[in-house]
Amino acid sequence: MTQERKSSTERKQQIFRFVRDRLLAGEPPSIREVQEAFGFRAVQSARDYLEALVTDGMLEKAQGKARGYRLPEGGEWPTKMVPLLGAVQAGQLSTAIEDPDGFVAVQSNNQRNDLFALRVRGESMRDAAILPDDLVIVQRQQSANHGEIVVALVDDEATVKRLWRRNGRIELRPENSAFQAIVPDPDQLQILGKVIEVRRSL
Amino acid sequence: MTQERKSSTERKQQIFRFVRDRLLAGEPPSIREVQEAFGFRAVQSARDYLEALVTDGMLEKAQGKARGYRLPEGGEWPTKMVPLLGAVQAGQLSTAIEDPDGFVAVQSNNQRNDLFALRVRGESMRDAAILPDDLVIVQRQQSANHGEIVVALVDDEATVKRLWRRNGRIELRPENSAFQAIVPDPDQLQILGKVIEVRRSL
DNA sequence: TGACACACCGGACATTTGTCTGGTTCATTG
DNA sequence: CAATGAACCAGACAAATGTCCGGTGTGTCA
Repeated sequence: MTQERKSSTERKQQIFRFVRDRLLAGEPPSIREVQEAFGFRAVQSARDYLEALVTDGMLEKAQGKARGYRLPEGGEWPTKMVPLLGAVQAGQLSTAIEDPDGFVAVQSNNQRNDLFALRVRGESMRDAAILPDDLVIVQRQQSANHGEIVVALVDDEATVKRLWRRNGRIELRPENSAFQAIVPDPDQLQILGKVIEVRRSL
Repeated sequence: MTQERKSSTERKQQIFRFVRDRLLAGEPPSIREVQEAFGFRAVQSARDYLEALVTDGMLEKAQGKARGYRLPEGGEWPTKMVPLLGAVQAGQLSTAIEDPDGFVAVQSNNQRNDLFALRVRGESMRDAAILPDDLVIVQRQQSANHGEIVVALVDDEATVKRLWRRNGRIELRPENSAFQAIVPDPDQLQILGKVIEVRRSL
């Protein structure tokens, strides 16, 4: 009694999807788990497929280690978890990041560990399609270019505005005619970072 | 010669963060990897900390299995990868999901495997703060309630609109005064799902 | 029809990893 | 100071997992 014989390429796809889904769920499978999932009577059968997938470049593996199969980087899954901050106050950013309110999954080509997420308060960016309770993903940086949307510290509280350079000064512009632009003292202005993504749950 | 003695709670935090970051990166650490990362001379030292974290409820573990430590579910990390679809045509949804254009990390309390992502085309939902090239996360379902934003199949192409019930008929309303509402034949209307999240990269 | 490739099986062995039992060092405290 | 507890160490064993070698059945094709 032996396992139903199937075309290699078809089952290869199935196995790839199985491993992929496990990896995306953060639970790398062992070879024997793949074996069991597909009803193989021999470990080697599963292993053959996995090695074939590695040869094809659809998987990578860490030699010798247990549960060592991985999705190749580069592909497009540099997914990392990013801390969701509640209130941020002056100078507290680093410590706020150590003990976040939660985590948000973000895909970014950004290498360093300088992303965080923040919940938007207020209507001041409505016309830029950013609403209250939206989540913004922010890349930490001290400065930003004209026209970029930034998170800045105003009156000891983090706010989202569009940065505008005019006459050598920096303005923080809301995107809502009911609000006024903020023109902070240059040496008072503290930029926490640049908004690289906006999210809204419905 | 022995490892520097440190207060338990402080190191416990450090170890938790180490494990957490590894898990969030999809690479569950083995006990010995924790040991090495913290310079313990004995496996047991690392194990003690990990078990303590489990007792504290900060970690969970799969008994017996290799690399079995996990972040507790309930916390808030039901993160799953969701297929990003390109063009969807009538009846092709299931097959389109099998071979997606990519994957998007989504956090949702949704159990089933019925989420997908779609890129928004056109300006018709601008006033709902949904812009062209935004990404919408969609929960598959055949119907929806009055006022919900849905993805529906119109002229064999997927579009995002707000669903409106009026006089026993269903309208698909754009959220932009430059566009007209669509009033499809009831038996022609095909709803693919409900939009549960909107994302925009800047 | 015999050589060959393919898909799969079976079992053994090696390494990694989890588990356990007890010991050492050092600060605290009654 | 003895007792105690905390933090850590040492080494062994066992289970999970990765690796390897050869074998079986079935279809293809020269």
